[in-house]
Amino acid sequence: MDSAEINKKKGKGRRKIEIKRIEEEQKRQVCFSKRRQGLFKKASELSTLCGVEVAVVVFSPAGKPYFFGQPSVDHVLNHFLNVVPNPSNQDQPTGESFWWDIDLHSMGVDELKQYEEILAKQQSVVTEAAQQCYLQAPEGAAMEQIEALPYAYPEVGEDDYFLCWQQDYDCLDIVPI
Amino acid sequence: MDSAEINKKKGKGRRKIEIKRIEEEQKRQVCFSKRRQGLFKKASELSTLCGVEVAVVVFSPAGKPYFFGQPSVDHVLNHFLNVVPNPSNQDQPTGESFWWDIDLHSMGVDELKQYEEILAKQQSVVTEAAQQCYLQAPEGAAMEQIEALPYAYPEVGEDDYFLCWQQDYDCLDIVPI
DNA sequence: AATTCTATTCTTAGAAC
DNA sequence: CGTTCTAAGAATAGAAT
Repeated sequence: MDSAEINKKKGKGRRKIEIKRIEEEQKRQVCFSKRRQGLFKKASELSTLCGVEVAVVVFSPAGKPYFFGQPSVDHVLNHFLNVVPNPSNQDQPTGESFWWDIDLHSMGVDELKQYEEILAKQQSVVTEAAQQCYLQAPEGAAMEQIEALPYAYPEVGEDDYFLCWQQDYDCLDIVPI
Repeated sequence: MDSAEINKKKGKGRRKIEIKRIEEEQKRQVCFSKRRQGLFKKASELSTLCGVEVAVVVFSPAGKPYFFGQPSVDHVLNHFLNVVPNPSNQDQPTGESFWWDIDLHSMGVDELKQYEEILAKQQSVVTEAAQQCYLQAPEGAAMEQIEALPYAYPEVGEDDYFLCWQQDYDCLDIVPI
């Protein structure tokens, strides 16, 4: 009996699995570990091959965040500037005054830690806004497909779009213009 | 000659490729389209199989955003609250006053569109912070591996961590506590 | 820009450490 | 938690639509 046969008897080799929640904790953990790596690798390859920016955030079952991102790192602080709308300018009719004028150098550990929480929450915002898009973007075209495919319509594929508060649904949405 | 042989002559079938930027535009576009779908599918499967939150953001070469996210959508607006530090409370010594008290209902299209840009920029923030972590987390352990593997150490794998301004490097970093 | 077809390459389930 | 081994299963390059 050669090694291939032995391995076969031992049960090695990939088995087809259904894409649904893995209930056994140990098994789920191993799967998470492997597939998270696979996802990051795919993201990295996409970024390198096509020269595009990619960000992936995964929260483990324990809430532990795993990140992957690829634009080259230049000056992160610049990205903190002119990002958040300034409420003290609300009197002014223009909606163009955005800012994020925070001095990271002067912040203590506690404040910096809160910034870390901000990032995590911002991720949730984007994640859920995207999910909202995923649910509402199809324009009623193929709701059956949405139910059939867990990842159907995950994209914002319109030429232009904007964030919009959908009063009918009491939720935020990304809709094409 | 059977169809398999014909296909072989035609050049069908996957070829091994080097993971580096694809220069031919047409080819790169096709690769982007296919691999983006693959990435979203992998993200979806990871989320379903392991019951975890996953967010993926890809900016196409033209700057068009493609999103995928999977926590179930509840109330996105809640995630906008208590997220950003309030500068008008800077006098107060506590660093705990965070807010994001913006009334989306009262905003016009232009302002909402700016919000859309905020989300995109926030993505860059997380992306680059994560990248910073990727570059600095290894604690000098295996810099060779980082150079060898394009996706080495993409994770924030410590038990706890915080955002920190690294004066020596003049950049933001995520470091374990 | 997205899809189809298919041979080939790549990923990963299961078992064990 | 992470990794290793290996074969079965899945993803995809290239060409064409």
